[in-house]
Formats: sequence, structure tokens, C-alpha cells
Amino acid sequence: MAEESALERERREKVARWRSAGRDPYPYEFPGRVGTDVVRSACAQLSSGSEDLATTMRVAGRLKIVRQHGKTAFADLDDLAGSLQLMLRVNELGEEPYRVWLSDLDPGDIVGAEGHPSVSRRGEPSLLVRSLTLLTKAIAPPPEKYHGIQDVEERIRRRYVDLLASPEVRARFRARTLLVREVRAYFDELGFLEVETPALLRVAGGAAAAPFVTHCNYLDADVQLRIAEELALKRLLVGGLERVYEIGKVFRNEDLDSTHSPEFTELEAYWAYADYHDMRRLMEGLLDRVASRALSLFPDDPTVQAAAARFRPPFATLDFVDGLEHASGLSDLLGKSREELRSLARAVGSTVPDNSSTGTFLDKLFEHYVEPTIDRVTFVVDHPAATTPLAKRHRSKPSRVERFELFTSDFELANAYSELTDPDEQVARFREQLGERGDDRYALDQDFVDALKFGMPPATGVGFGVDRLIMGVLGIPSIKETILFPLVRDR
RNA sequence: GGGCCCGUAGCUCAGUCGGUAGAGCAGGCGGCUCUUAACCGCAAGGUCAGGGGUUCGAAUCCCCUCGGGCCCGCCA
Repeated sequence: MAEESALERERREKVARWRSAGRDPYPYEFPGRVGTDVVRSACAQLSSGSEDLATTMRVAGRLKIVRQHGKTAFADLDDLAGSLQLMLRVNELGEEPYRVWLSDLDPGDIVGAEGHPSVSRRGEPSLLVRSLTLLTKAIAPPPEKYHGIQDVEERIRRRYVDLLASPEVRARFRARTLLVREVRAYFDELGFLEVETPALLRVAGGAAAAPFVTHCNYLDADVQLRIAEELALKRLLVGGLERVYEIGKVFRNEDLDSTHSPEFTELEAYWAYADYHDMRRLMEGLLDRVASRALSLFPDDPTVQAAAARFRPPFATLDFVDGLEHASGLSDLLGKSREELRSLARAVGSTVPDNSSTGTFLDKLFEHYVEPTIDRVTFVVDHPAATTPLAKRHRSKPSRVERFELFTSDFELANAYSELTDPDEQVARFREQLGERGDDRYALDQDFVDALKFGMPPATGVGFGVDRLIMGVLGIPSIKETILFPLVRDR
């Protein structure tokens, strides 16, 4: 806000007037306040047009709207608990204070009020104000009182304005935190240990994505921000921690769109002495619990009710290869050469590089033929081995791995394996991947292979985007609406 | 990276065929002792995202740049 508008000048003059009257426009405290909900419940037993003069209460919050009627006025005050009408009358406040308040107070100011629970003649719970205190003068005017901020760009760049203008936005971000708390409780109760692993790595691994690169002065070497938590958490299984999970930011130097953000919150969990069937049951229980919480948080919101209901079990299952062959009309996909798969992928419009792996081409075919047909929460299972270097080979299906991906109609939500534990096979699978891609971004993590040599117990692991989980259960169409401050370009 | 769309007052939005900028809210002044987006009157508020071009004349048509949205591609 470089230029001072006429509106801001006006408000600064009010600040100056306030100061010259010996009052602090930015005081330090307002002790003894209660939430607006407390006043509301104190009003519950009062009849319209009456007040409880024996009770005095203090509330504080942001002034939203002032409605003046000459010698009486109404103002709506917002706090985290909701909103409350303040009743201001010359009778209670006195001529001079009443006049000063109404001339120097603006919507957007943060004020404290002391008064009596009261119900207006029209039946609105209110505080009959005895005294007011300016707690913070707002210099910048708030957005339009009815429409708020509509411009998507402005809402993201200045999320604080979006939040202060919209109780719905506040409720959505509060719900995000409560739902993540539910996720934590679920893993904690199952005996999983929450851990923190490094975000700064010499080589980012565990997924294939372009990393952010920065420089470490201490090491005098480039370091990368993590693109996954997987390789660190599996080392902990080698170390005997048996059940671990992490909720943390991962960073992928890729484009931002409605389901991708360069930094996002990932949960990964690893569970020793269990396989991907166990993990599927765990995930079903987690989705059920999170969806139930979402349903109870927004009982009157039809969007949330419809969205969350889709995350209640049972869920559909689709075999990757059967599903792809059925949807595409192709057959014997696992018997086809890389060149054949490449031309099939090219035929459906994919522009991935010629030297991509067979797994990449199969993924492209799946994305084209199958993903658009997924209309409910579905476990896609048993992918071709070529798509997945970190999973164990399937016990009974040749050329496959034990893996599931959880899809909604809108995006991939979770990815889980029976984890590969054989260090020699791990090296071979990495080499296969590297050789086909010829891409040194995905450098082999030798220390991870060394860790496997010490022995990792049989285990299953899962990873999912927390932001996407929130999108799914709350029915939010854009990942930016689940992230408080998404990355934006300079203006 | 490609395509389509958008950017007008602090905010929400109009702006016709190219004729020189409009409303509501907020703010200012005045009125009103029960409103709920209060109401009534008056006045004020603009680099029409930025730059260039066409034209007697551009918010409007053309080109470039910036920012954003949607779709496609890419992101094992």
C-alpha cells in the first residue's frame, strides 16, 4: 500500500484527534473480556426490549458495520466466537462521548466495549454499551461490507484481509487445523511415533520432482529442499522405531495449479511387520474418521456434507492393469516393449520425453484412459513394477508391485506400498530408472542403500498430501484455498 | 510451454456502435432514539493494470509487457 488514499488520510486525522485528546489509539490491553458468544447466551433469557443492568460484561473485536439513527446507534462487532450487536445510546454514553465515538470510529477498527446484556426491541441479542475503548485504529479501510473481497488474486495476496472480512474463510482454515489434529490423534492412538526429519538434504530423493536448490555456507555446497520424507523415515525403520510418521512441508519446483503447490504439507507413515493390505485398512479408518469430523464441523453446509460423505467406506477397488486394458481396449500391456508403449502414449497426446521409462508411458495411458472415469473414492491397486522403484514385487502377480493409489474424482490423494527391503534389488531398480531417464536429478542415495544393508523389517508405507485431503473432505476446488499464504509472483 | 478469458474509484460492479467516466457500499457534511447490507439529502472521490499504435477522437480496436483465472501439456 504505497500511496495514501483520501480514505487513509481521513483515518489518520482521526488518530491525530484521538491523540490530541490525550487518548492512546493503540493501547496495550483490554482485561476481562469474554467472547461474544458469552454475551449472546447471557441474553438468552431476556425478553425483547429489556436489559440485564445487574450484569456487566466486556467484549472486544473488530467493528464491522455502524448503523446510526441520530441519538442511538447499532454496531456489529466480530470476534473469533462470532458477532454481536452493540447498542449505543446518548442516554448511556453522554452527549459528548457519543458524538466523539460516532465521528472517530470506523468499520475495521478494533474496539473494546463494556456494558449490559440486552435484547433489542426487534429481538437481537446485544450489548448495551456503557463505555467504549479504541484498541487499534485501522488506517486501511476494510473491504465492502456485504461482498467482501471477491478478487481471487487479492484474497491470496492479502489473506489477512480475506480472513478479517470473511468468517467463512476463518472457519475453513480453523477446520483445516482441527482435521489435521484428528489425523495426528489417529496415528498417535495406533502407536505411531511422530518424528521430524531434515528438509535440507544434499540430494533430495524418494520421489521424482525438480528440487529447490540453495547453498549451505557451512558446508560450502549446494543443498536441496526435500521432495519427500520417504528415505529418511525408512532409515528409522532400520533403526528399530517400527511405527513412525511425519507431517511436514515438502517442496517441488514445479508449476502451481488447482491441485499442485510448490510447497505443500505431506504426511508419510511407515509401519513395520505390516503390508499394503494392512495399510489399506489403516487408510480406510483414517478417511472415515476425518470425514466424520468434517461432517460434524459443518452440519449445515451442503458442500461439505456431500464432499465428506464420499470419504466414508466402503471404497471402490480397481486393478491398475485390468482397469487400463478395459478402459482402453488394449491388451497384453505388460508384454509390450517400451517403443510400443511410447507410441501408444504419443497417440493419446502425451509429450513426455522419448527416453522416459515404460512405467512413465503406462502412467500416461492410465491418466488418459482411466482417471477421467473415476467418479468416487477408489483404491487403484497392483501397478506394473516399472512404474514404481520403491515397492516390493507382487507375491502372485508377475511384473507387478504391491501398491495402491487412492484416487478421488479430482486427484490422486495417497500412494502406498509394501516397501522394498532388498538392498540389491533396490540398487537395480534405481539403476533401471536412472538408465532409462538418463537424468541425473534423480541421483542414487547411497546412504539409503547402505541403511537397507543393515536390514529394514518388512513394512508398508503411505504418503499423502494433507492439503488435498482437506480439499477432498471439505469440497474445496483449489489447493490455494487450503493454504494460508500460497506462493505468488511479485507485483 | 500452448489456448481461451479477465484487470474501470478503497471495495462490489455497469460502461451500448469508438464520441471524452457511472452506480452501490465505505469515507465527508447534514437529518433521524430499535436498526440488521438501516434510511433520506448534499458534496467529493479515476494514471480505465503499464507501454506503444490506429483514429479528428480510445476504457472500448490492434500490438507488446505485467498480474490473475480456467483448460491443455509437464510434474515416475
